[in-house]
Amino acid sequence: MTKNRILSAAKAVLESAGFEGLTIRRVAQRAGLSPMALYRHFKNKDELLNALMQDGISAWEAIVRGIRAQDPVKWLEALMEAYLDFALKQPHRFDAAFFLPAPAARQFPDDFAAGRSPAIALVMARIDQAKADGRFRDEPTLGIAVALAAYGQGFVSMQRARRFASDQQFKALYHAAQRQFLDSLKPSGKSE
Amino acid sequence: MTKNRILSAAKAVLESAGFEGLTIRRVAQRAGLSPMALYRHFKNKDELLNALMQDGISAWEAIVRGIRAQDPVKWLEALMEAYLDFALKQPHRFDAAFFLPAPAARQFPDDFAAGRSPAIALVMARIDQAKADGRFRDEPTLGIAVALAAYGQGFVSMQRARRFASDQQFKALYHAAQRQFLDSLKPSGKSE
DNA sequence: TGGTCATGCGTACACCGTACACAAAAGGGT
DNA sequence: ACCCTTTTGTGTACGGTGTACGCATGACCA
Repeated sequence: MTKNRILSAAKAVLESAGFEGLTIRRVAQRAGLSPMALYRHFKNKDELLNALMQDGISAWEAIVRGIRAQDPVKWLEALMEAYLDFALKQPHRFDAAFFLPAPAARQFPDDFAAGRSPAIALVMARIDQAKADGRFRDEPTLGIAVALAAYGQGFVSMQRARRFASDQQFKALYHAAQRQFLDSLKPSGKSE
Repeated sequence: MTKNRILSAAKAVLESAGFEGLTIRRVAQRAGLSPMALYRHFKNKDELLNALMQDGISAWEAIVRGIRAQDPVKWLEALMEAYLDFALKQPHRFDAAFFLPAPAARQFPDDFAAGRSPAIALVMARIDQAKADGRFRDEPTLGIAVALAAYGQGFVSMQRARRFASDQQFKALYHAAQRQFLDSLKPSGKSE
């Protein structure tokens, strides 16, 4: 389908030129179409961006599904590592997934609580598991999941805004916060 | 100075039209100048945005300096409340302060650790105080400060990306995370 | 064959940031 | 008072953007 060709072209342009360089004309050329042809398949640029967001989210969900760790806490550690990796290795795709305004649905807490976001559902399942195993305190699962998401998004947002002197500093502080966060979920006074 | 008049015009345009509507032509008109006159005072649009960032940061620092709570933990609670308020009541100014890419300096950890950011310096002083009073565990102060910043920025970033169904949900989850975060800093097994 | 509908294209418009050349004004030294 | 230099403002123009509109082309079905 032509629509998919356009989407592939858009992904390619985004990857090579970023959001600044993502223009209708450029995408059209890459897809071998005239600029206006694109509008037969997407109502406007926002709708194209929307499709890119969906693509980014799918990519992220595939990553989350691919995490193999058995232990729930280790799984969550791997999750945060994968998140960092996604943000640094595929920055534009990451931004499409996490920073573009959602048009509808995909909103906390309802849609996520209802399992409409597979990735969050997986995360919440692991949190529940850790709680059942006595590894986490009995905080609300959704609250933990949201806090985790905010943590990650906050760090990346600060990195995007050039708030860290280097990627090394960014990673170091991210990891420190990750450790502190997961530790804080343990039952009082307990350590492994 | 004309430069200040332009800056005021830019702030007014930003407030009423957002970043989307912030154009050179519009700012110039608001300042009673021709568009090109503006370039005598700012090298380009980025430099103007930079000035807006500085303005937003100053506003935030004034807010932080205005927090009156004595108790360091209560002070930090008030800080997070003020942060939320700033983000919701002056969204564009907030975004200028926290989301625009920093051009240089103003970067973790060096510039903040060196006291080059008054707001963070104040925050770190309160964290140190809480640690000295035995109210916080002995985690690295800078790490706590960065985590706090990331937390807030993450929540606001998610709200900007329309990840919350409503401002009520946003506030509720923000407050829950805030409580959980501050609790997690207490010495093991202790509660007030 | 003819008619209908989806798809693509060329042109055009309003807007954007800003380079360039020029005009006006504002000091400053004699 | 004069001239000269530097600063400040302006008008025009260029290449870029998203996209409205009308027309051409093709596919498909009666």
